[in-house]
Amino acid sequence: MDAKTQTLRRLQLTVPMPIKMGKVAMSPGEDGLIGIPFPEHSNELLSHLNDQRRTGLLCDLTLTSRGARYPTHRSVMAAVSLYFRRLFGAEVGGGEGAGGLSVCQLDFVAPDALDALLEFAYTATLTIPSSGMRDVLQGAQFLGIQCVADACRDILGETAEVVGETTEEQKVQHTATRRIGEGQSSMEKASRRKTDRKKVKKIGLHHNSTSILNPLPASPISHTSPTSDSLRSPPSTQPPSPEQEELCLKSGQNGDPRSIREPGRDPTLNGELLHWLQDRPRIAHPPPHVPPSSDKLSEDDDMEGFVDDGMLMGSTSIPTSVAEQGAVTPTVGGGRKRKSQTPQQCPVCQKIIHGAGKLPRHMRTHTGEKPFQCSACGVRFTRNDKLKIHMRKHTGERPYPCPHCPARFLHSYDLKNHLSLHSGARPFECPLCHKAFAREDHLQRHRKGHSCLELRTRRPRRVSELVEEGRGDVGRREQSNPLEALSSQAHSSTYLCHSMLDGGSGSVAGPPLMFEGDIERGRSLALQALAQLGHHRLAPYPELFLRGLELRGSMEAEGEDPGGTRPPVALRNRWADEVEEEIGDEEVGEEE
DNA sequence: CTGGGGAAGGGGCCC
DNA sequence: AGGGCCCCTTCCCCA
Repeated sequence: MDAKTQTLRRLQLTVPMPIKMGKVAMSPGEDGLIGIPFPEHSNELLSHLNDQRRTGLLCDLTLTSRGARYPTHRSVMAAVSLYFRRLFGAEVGGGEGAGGLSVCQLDFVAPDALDALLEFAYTATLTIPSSGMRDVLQGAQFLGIQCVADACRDILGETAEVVGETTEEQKVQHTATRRIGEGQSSMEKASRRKTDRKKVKKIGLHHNSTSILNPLPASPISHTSPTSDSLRSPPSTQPPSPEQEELCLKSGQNGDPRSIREPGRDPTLNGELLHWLQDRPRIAHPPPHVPPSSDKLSEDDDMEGFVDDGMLMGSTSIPTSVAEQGAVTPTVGGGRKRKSQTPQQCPVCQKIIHGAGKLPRHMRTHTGEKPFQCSACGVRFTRNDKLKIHMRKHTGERPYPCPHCPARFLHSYDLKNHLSLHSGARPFECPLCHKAFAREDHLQRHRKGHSCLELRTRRPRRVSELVEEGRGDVGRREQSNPLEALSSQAHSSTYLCHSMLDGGSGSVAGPPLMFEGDIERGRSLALQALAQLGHHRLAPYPELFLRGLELRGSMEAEGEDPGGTRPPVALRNRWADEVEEEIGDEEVGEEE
């Protein structure tokens, strides 16, 4: 099993599905492996590790500084410190020589500074008196804890000259060499090995040629780097200020030698997402069936088709961003040259994210990071624009006044909703009970519920009627997407499911949907359409959803779409049209 | 159940 | 390319 697969396995939870994983045509994130993020995991993990550190449990490394002793964990130190990463990484590469190491003397780091750095390592919070800032900066530089060093520099008003890895690595390398020369501990003796030193040298060269040139975009994703997010504070601790976090954001990836780390030997605790992202270009293979017009994959329908086209989570075909597929040929091997492309595919949920720089923002929805904190009430947000809007609550700013009344609103869309009250417009009508709503989401809520089942006194109307009568946004949307029209009919899912899927003939209250003789025909078409619907589209309609799942599986088992190469949108639209026609024909007959 | 407010997340535009 | 800003949709919560 390669590192990529291992990473995937760590990232994803294999959920038993009615349709087995063997169905290679299953789309990632839908029928195969499902990535279920546990945003609190990192916090809990870190909290437990900190508890272990405090109680000395499982501590396999003791750091000493001028007489003070700090029990700690090698894995944590390797995760947070470039110095230890190099030290241990070299040993790992050369065997299990580090097993017996237990004490590392760090007299060149002031005890208070070392204590603060350890606290940072285990809580993601750096607590230091301003007087000790320089010691911490020095210690962070020595130990290769880049984001701390940057933060200290920023506070001290120093510019981080070429904070690149060159500077830090040279320092770290120099430090390690110096320590080795001093022969102060068995650990350093272990790292004195020729191969280790070679490795350190190689690391530096490699970095100079790659990572510096292609840093990851500064984003909260970088929080998952060993020196920042993976070590975020547990909920009980004081979170770092937004300023600190922003500093870490901009520097979190610095000093990280991931580019040369051996697969499967990643010493970080839980920076899997980032590593996975970074590793992708190295291990990415072209997906089996990448539609040439992949730049149009923004639409959900297209996305469905895309994922249907052989993108299999957990297989060797790692989901690659669409742009990468089309425009970027990742340099295999040492090249981690990967700049953010647009659109990009989320490695967790496989969603295509449009817009430059939007993927990090999206990733925060998985990591649960909320780097932007309100200075007034402490509430944290994933996005600064949300924080900005939130601040209006404190400032009292309500920039969207209603022209018809004194009401003012925080959001433009609130005003929009409000205006519909004045106009009395209720453009969103339930196709079943004809109840009209001013807001689309209210109509959706109404449709998802069963609030109007009892009011069902007449047949569901044909799509064309819905389109004409709705004539609001809904109408346009449904017209633009026949599937939506079909889906809207799913509000009367009892009708569809009972009448079509089960071949029922109006057993439900109300007039029959079809004539008996045509039930099978309509049923067949409806089944086909359902089977092609994206599962999320059917999610609001559990009955349809389950049926669609079942049908999809059976159809694929029957080889109707063995390669997943069908044109999903066109075909589905056609089927939806056919279903609509069928229903329309039935109604004509009924009316006659 | 409905109306309304607000939060969350995505996309477009622009710098 | 990254990020800020804005708009939009969807969802949740509460009265």
